Amino acid sequence: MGRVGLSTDRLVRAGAELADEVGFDQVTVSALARRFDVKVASLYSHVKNSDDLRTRIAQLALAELADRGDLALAGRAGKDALTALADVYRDYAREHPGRYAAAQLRLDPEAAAASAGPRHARMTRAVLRGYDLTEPDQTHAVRLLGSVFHGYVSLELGGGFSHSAPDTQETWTRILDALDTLLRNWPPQD
Amino acid sequence: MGRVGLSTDRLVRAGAELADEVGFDQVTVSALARRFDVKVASLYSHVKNSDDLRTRIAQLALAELADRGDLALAGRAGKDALTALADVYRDYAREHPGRYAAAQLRLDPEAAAASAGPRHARMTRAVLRGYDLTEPDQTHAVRLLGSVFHGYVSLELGGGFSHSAPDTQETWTRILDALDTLLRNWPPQD
DNA sequence: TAATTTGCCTAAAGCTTTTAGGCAAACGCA
DNA sequence: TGCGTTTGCCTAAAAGCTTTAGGCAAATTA
Repeated sequence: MGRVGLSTDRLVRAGAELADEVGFDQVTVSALARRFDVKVASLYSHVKNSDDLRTRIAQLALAELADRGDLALAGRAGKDALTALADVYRDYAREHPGRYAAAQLRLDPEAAAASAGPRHARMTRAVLRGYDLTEPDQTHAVRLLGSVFHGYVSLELGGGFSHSAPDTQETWTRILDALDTLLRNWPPQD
Repeated sequence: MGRVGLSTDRLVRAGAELADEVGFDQVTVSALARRFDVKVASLYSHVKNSDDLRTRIAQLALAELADRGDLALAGRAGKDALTALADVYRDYAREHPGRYAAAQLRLDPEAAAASAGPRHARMTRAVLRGYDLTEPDQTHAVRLLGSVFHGYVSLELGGGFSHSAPDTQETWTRILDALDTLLRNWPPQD
């Protein structure tokens, strides 16, 4: 019974893959041990507990998403940047549904601070530099974009838009058009 | 050891309360049995299994939400209807976070059909009657509203907007203003 | 009141989580 | 190269959740 070469990193990456295959809430220390053909207790040297494992997967997903966002935003501005960032979220969720679900995990303050969460807020603000908004409207707009991206992606992923009619790609395009229009003509207070 | 008077209905309602208190994913057959001071196995006469219990809680939440929506929409149109429906979702989520989480549960086709899901789609379409949209734009708009409502509420609930600055009520108001403006000036294709 | 249904029980098996303690492989250094 | 230390995976065990099977007594019905 030689050593398999476990490490926190390998466990977290395997956990992320597992999440994509069977769903984030089916990610369990036991299932992960099975996947490495190792006894369950062995994982507890690398991961504090089940919660720690899930938190780390969430942080991995947030970081991967932020990396993709940075790449997508490089050299883009205005509507181009808006759709690029929006597509990052949507594509990531479709490619990695389990990881995307993980990214939604409510993190406690320390874990949140150590995560890529703040990078996401910065990316959205970067998109808004292409529009003419000042505080506090900029913050309102950051929240609106976050809501639409997250809301659309999670409804689409959950099958909320199933009975096709117009396909979801067309809706997505039209929604981004609409957001662009809205941001260029943000209604004044009152 | 007399009878406690369990029934599927009482279990589901108690499960919904439990969800609001400890979170939907902490709702367990065991916890529910404890709450009724009854042995776990006793619940299995009233509920098929853990999944069945959760599905029923989800259906309860969807129905309650739809009931509130119907009340809120009665006699309202246009922006008035828009904000009334939006507030239904937001208020419900704040009053009943566990039930709101339950309402997000992915239901299998039969359970979904038996749920109040379709009523929600109808309510959103009813709001849009106050605006001048024809198909397929109306469907795009239904999806946009669903995304914003769900996205905003779940981000706010999850603490995604924590570091205040402008408070979330103000953002919510401004977002609804913005949506109203957008729906009255829906950008044409291309 | 007798017969039937129903409600909650005990028992038991299987799975997940988590801790404690042990042995041997790998590593680090003289 | 050999020795000591660290590290990785193990066995063992306790505790909690899920689910099924079968039993007895209370409630319902005739």
